[in-house]
Amino acid sequence: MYESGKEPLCVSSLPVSLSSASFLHAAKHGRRKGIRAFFVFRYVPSCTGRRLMNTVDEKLHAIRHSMAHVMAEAVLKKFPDAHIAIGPAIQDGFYYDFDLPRNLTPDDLEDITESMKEIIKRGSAFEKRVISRQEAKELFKDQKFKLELIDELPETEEISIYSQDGFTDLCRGPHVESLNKLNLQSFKLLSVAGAYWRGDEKRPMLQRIYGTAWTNPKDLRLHLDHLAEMEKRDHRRLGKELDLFSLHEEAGPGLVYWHPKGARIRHEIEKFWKEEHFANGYELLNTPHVGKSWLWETSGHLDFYADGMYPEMVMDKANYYAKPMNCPFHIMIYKNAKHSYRELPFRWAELGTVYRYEKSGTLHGLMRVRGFTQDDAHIFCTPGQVEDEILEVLRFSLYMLTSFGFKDIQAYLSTRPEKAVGEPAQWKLAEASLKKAIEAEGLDYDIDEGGGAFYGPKIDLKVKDAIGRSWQLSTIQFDFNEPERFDMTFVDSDGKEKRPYMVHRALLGSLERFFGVLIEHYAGAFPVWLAPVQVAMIPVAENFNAYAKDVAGALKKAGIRVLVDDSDDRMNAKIRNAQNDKIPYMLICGEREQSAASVSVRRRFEKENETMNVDAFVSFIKGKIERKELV
RNA sequence: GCCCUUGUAGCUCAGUCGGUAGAGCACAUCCAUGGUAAGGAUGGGGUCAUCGGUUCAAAUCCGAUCGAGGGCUCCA
Repeated sequence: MYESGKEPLCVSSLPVSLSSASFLHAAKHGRRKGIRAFFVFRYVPSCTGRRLMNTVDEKLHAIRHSMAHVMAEAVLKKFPDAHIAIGPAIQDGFYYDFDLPRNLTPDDLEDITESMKEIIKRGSAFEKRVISRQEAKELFKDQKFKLELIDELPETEEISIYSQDGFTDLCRGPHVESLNKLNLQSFKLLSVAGAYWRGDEKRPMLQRIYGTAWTNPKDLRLHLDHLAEMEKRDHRRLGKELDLFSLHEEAGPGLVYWHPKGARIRHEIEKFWKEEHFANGYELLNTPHVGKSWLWETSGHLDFYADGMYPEMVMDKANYYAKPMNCPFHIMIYKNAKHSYRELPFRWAELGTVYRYEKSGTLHGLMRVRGFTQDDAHIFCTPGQVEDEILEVLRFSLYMLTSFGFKDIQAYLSTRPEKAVGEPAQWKLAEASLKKAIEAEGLDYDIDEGGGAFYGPKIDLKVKDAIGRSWQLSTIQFDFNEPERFDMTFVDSDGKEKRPYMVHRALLGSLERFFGVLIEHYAGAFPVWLAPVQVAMIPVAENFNAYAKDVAGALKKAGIRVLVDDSDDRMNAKIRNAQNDKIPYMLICGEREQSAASVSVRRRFEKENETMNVDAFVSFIKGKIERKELV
């Protein structure tokens, strides 16, 4: 199985169609650093950028691009010898890359900000001028990066420059008409980071300053609040605070340790996952974690994916590899016997733990790790079964995602690239079935023409979380490569051996990453069915500890996860602790409750409480769990 | 991998000009027995990431290593 959004082949080799450029960008960057790419669609629900470009966006774009120029002017003022590179408007802001004599510090950003404000106050116009190539080269003779850009501009391209306040930049525009259009109070420089010239690691490393800019201070405020909210929800922070998981540098970066509370959540996820798979006609497999090189030579991984694999282990003169994917193992099971068309389809699923070498700089909490468990499955079927199988898989994916509280789902269909294995007719059937399934489910979707992997077309599903960020979770991918390489066959009704269709699919992606997404989606306050502790018993004083334990016993008997806070904290402190642990229900008990065999129910994040008798509470919470409600 | 930033108690962080460490939370013990977001006292806990260098003296200055964080062409 190829992990969501992570084909082993280099994505940059894929042809990019205009309509899908931003999507591909997201995919490409998702590969580099876990989460960032998934913010790309933040403010453009169920649609990619271009289509939504309206006047507001264009205006913002011009403001941000102009801000970048102003920043470049300010930087040049501070460092007259600086070489300036490029400074585009981006999602939510802008950046500019510089080659500077020394490294920038946060103090420099303040300086530059002040300097920018002065420049803006002067209110000069943005003036565009079209010049000849010769003039341009003369004008930028001291700016090596600009010269390089000029040299690369096609002959037919008009060369334009924009000037404001004495600063001139090679630029295609457009810009705001004058600095008066920029608001002093609605921009902020955010960070400085390294970036290669033209993103090429063989070229010089430049310093990039990121900033954000808006039309008015209120929007800036909203954006900064949003950033703060993201920080509050950061799964690495919450994972620590709630004692869910850890990573240990001394034991190996990128390898996840699930603590009791985290593992409890994982258990609930797995339990649900397994039950639903059985209910949906799947069988479960368990396969080894390592395999001899023969397996990976046959699958082709050692040819095209060796860089992503852990190095070999030598034993009995054979090379073994930790598995980066589960598919070859599932194929071994398939090939263990001869199969008739009557047996198909096979739907074989495994929570398969795989290991991949990810560059150290790309590791990121749970989102980007070196060992993870895929909720993998492979479907082997006849050509006639493809359509139903795909429809079924997509329906199942949506069911799973919505069960975890993701209601806003978008689909992305990627079709045949120029270089591809498999017969065109196969591709056609596969693509048609994917498209049909998406339409049958009434999903919003985008097509990335030619954006599929070389081995087959696919559907990726992205969900939006509680604060509007997109995360790619599910993927459904045809594979025309491996059945060929492993010479998989089935005997058809005409007695002839034929190639089965093979579909990889992951619904949640990887359990680690999915857990990270869940943490951020719920901000650590899991719905009651997933919460590691569902109920905290809070006796108001030591005298009522025994009653609290009685009630807890009854709850445990009903299968509810409950703890009794019999510490010598005061009740207020116990409430606070339970609240901070984001436990869905607090049951406070004292004299009143004890004498009435009841509990005072306080819901997480709510002040009001209601009194119920114990039996009533049990059926109440069981209903919540059954319906997968928040609290 | 590369660039920048960074690594002090379980966690969050102070630590001035180099003079062998401090707070809050957490933890332990004791007092207090409390009605819907922190009761009080006392105490234990650190080879200042690791290795090396400079110095009479290094958490502090320098170098290397290992982590972690922010980034690494949304085309001038």
